[in-house]
Amino acid sequence: MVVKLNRKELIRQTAIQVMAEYGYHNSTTDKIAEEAGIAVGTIYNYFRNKEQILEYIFAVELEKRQKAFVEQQQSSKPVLEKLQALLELHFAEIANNIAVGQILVREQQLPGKSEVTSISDFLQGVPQWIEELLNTAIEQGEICTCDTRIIAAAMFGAVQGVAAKAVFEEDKNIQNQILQSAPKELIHLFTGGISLDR
Amino acid sequence: MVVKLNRKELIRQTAIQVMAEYGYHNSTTDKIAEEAGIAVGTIYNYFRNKEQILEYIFAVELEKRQKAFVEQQQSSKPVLEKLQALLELHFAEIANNIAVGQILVREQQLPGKSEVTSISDFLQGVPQWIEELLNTAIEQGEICTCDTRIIAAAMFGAVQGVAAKAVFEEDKNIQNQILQSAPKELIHLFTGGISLDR
Amino acid sequence: MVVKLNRKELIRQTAIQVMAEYGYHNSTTDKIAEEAGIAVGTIYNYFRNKEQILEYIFAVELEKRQKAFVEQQQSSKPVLEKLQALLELHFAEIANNIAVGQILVREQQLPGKSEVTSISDFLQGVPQWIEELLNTAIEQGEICTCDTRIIAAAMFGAVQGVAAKAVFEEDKNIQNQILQSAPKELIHLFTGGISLDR
Amino acid sequence: MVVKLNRKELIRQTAIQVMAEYGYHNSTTDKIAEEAGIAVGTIYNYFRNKEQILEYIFAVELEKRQKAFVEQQQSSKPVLEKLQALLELHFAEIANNIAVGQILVREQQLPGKSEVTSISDFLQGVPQWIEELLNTAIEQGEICTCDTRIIAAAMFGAVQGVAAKAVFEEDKNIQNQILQSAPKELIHLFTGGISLDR
DNA sequence: AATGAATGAGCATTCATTCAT
DNA sequence: CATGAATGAATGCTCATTCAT
Repeated sequence: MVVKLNRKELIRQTAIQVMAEYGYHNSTTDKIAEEAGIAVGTIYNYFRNKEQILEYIFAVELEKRQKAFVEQQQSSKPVLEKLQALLELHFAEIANNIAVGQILVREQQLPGKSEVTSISDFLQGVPQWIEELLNTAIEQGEICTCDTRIIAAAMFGAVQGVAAKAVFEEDKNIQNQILQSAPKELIHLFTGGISLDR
Repeated sequence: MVVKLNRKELIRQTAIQVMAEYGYHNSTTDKIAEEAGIAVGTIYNYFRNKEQILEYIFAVELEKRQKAFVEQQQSSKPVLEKLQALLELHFAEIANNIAVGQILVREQQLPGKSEVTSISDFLQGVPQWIEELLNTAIEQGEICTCDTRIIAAAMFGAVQGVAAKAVFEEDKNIQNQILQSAPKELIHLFTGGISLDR
Repeated sequence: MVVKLNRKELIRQTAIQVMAEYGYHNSTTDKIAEEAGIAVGTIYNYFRNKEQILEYIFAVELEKRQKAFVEQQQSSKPVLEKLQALLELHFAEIANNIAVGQILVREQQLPGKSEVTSISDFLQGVPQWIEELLNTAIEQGEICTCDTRIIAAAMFGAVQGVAAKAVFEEDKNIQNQILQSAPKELIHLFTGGISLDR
Repeated sequence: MVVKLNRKELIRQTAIQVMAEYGYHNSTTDKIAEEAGIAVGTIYNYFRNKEQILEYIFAVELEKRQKAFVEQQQSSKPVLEKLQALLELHFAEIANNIAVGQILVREQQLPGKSEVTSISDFLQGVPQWIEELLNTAIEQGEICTCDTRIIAAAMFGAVQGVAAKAVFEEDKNIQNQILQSAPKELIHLFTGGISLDR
């Protein structure tokens, strides 16, 4: 079954491939249009400018995670299980589209001080969800008290670090292995650290 | 006492400020020259091209860490203490120059597939040092066995995450606080995780 | 009747004027664009780079001569008549566009060791045509044997020399006179030299 | 015996090599200085600017020819013998320094409309000497009447053409052969043309 | 005279964006 | 909506020339 993509979706998916390969700054609108088999002008019927394409890419990914986050928040699981569920979703999504993972991991550079909000939403918002989760966990006596602001930043960074390790791994087998074991390894690290005496 | 900087050092320090503010891609050689109070051409007496300035910035920072890493490796401390010493150096350096921290944290994007080796040395090499430390620690029975490849990537990411949190924190007090407590918090997380029952 | 030139042709003709006036190296793409009444960027929609404009100028002129050369080769005239026909075409073309003549005569300097093939095709290829003609003529007993390699080079140089004399002559009347009599004078020189006793 | 060159001569000879290899426009003063083993600044103690180096190169070559021309003029030889003597000198000089030949042949492009007089002296003056010789020859009944202006331009061009053929010939044996036979071949061509019935 | 670091005007080229068709 | 030729501001880099030492 061939799914006919609407134009905006076609552009998003093409841009992901192109930007993953060349990076945002080395990706031209001409290249994206060419790869998508459309005219440059068409891009501008769906996006105000090049930046907004990246914005949209992040927005879509962010929304997936947000939806999952809200779902998890509504459940009554222990916090760490919620976190694990989110990590599983995250790495599954990346496994499903390595290119999008490369973008999430590399395009830290907010282009200018512009209207690209979903990138900063991602880079700053996601840690805040984690912080929120951690605070709840502390309240509920699930975890020890700690500087949740820092720990949340560390956890987010750790996730990004493992994702980066995976998406830039050239050996596809190793890549898959990392992506599969990442959630458990991370939860393990977060939970009990690496000490012998746990 | 005014320290007369040699040109290359002047350019490096100016570029750090400019690139931290605008990002590598939005920093022009003209802007760097202007800020440094020199002519554009002078930059090219010391750097082959713009990319090489960023390369040099990373190289200098990398060397500081490498020197510290080698020193620590030669000592007989427990691995986790070595790691803590390195984190302390890292965050102290960042505290000393926030701008350089912003660059280390944001410029993940290797410009092109070019000769910028010290950026990839930093992004790939540093995790390998950590991996090396972890492997030694496992051999010496200091920590539990784990997938050091993944855990090293996670740790490096965590450090970058906390650094990012700090360097983009606008409140200088909070920033300092994060930078000061970062090493201990991270070691704490790495060591015992966040579980209650540690 | 205003002939609407397509862009590539417009650029070629404008570049001929500009390069004839300033020389290739002192002609800027900005100047060419300005004179053509288009934007610089437009040039690059039709030419890969500045060099390729010159390349194209030579290619067009070369093709005219080549076409004529092939036509002449197919006829059964004596070689010297073929040569004269070619000279007549050549000088008529120059008379028709002095600027192009200036370029053909002055831009001996292949810009770099680059892809500019039609310049060397012109500077090396045309003498080879002449050599070919001479060899045929010798075979057919039309002319005496001689070192055709050298004589061809000399003849090509002589043509270039007379063309140079004409195109840089400021007096338009004299210029026209030279261009008109050039073919016959050259053929005369080539045929019988300047001796009294011919 | 090592001849210690004075600075100006050193620069001239180095510039000949560099400009022959890269062409005037692609030869940098830095490169010339480096090859000469001196500082860039030193060049400017002997030449007002880069252009003046080329000017001087032509001036030196021009003077050699001029001296020979004057000498020949003072003799009572038939004009064609004078011409042959001059051609022999010319090609001998080129054989002696191929690089200088390449420059004489390629740098037709007067850099700007500047003070470089010896290039135009060479390109316009030498044909005038020839014209002068031809006029004398006609007066003395040595040669037939002809448009000496055109024939002189043609002869000069022929000489340049053969020189070009020689100096860009890669096979050194062929090169030498051309340079040796050039004067006679040219005189032969000029005298009797290439007709059978001479 | 010799040096060579510093200069900065100058230029080729790119590429996001527009808009007439 | 789709197109893609045209645009031109922006920018990295070069290199002839200067001048303090």
